[in-house]
Amino acid sequence: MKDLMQEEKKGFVRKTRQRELILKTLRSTNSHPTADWIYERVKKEMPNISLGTVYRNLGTLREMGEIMELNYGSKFSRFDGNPENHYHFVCTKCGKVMDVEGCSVDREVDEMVARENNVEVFFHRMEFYGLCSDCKEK
Amino acid sequence: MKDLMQEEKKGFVRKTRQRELILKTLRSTNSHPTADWIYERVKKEMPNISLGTVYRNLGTLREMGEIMELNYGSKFSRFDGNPENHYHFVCTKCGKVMDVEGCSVDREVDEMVARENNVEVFFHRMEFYGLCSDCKEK
DNA sequence: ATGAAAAAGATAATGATTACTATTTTAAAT
DNA sequence: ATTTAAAATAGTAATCATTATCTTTTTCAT
Repeated sequence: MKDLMQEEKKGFVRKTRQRELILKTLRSTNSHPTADWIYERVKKEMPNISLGTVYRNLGTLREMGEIMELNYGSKFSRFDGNPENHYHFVCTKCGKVMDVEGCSVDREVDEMVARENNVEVFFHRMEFYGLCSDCKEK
Repeated sequence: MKDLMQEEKKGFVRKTRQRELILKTLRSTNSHPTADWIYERVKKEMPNISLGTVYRNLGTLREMGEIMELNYGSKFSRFDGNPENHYHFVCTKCGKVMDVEGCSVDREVDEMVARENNVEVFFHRMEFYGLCSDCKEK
């Protein structure tokens, strides 16, 4: 019987070795890597994996809420294995992306924005731009 | 004499009809348009303008601090004719980008982040994600 | 007005991401 | 354990926003 299950998003997500390796790899770094970086890394352990598979699974993992996709500067996406919402710092010189410490997410800001702009707010993001510790030395 | 002027960025920026029209067009809307939207709009007044010229000038205007380039969702850039730093709301359903009212930029947050993370902060950005007034009706 | 530098216009190239397709794998039902 | 249909993979081609290239035109200081 075509029942309730059919109401789900798009069928059903199966567990695969590829996706598990991709997630493990992304979770093992805090460098906010690109899809290509992950591909190169994962290929060492699973040489036949396809770049398309990496992209497809990063998309799936994002939809599952397991990871975040970041778009600073438009050229290409970066991925963050930490799905909890947190802020980022982007170095305008070397392009490095880091997690920001010591800045708490203020949930009531969302409510204020929702009220003032007649919208519904799910979450917000915040990025700080400047020179990272390495680049500001020079 | 090759003098101080040579120290400048990249020579010297000349005034062109094309760039002025592009800036005027961008300043005349608050819809945060894409490069292609601007191109189509500008073409009505200057039919021979090239898409490359639009991109080149949007880049120049950004470097001049006259406009902002926004990258939410990675697919393509949007441009904002308001160069003063302000926050944005992105509708996760229809993709519309709006300015956020009633949320003041807290400059001391930058200082805190700089202190806690040993970086230099020039500015920050903030984006709220959710449903716009149109989309939340349905 | 003149000339060198800068920008435009037209078009090709780039490159990250997505789409396509035949084959393989997963996992539920037998 | 075997079967089977759906889902995912590998490999490759296609997409498309953005850049680069190159020749001609325009700008602007002299």
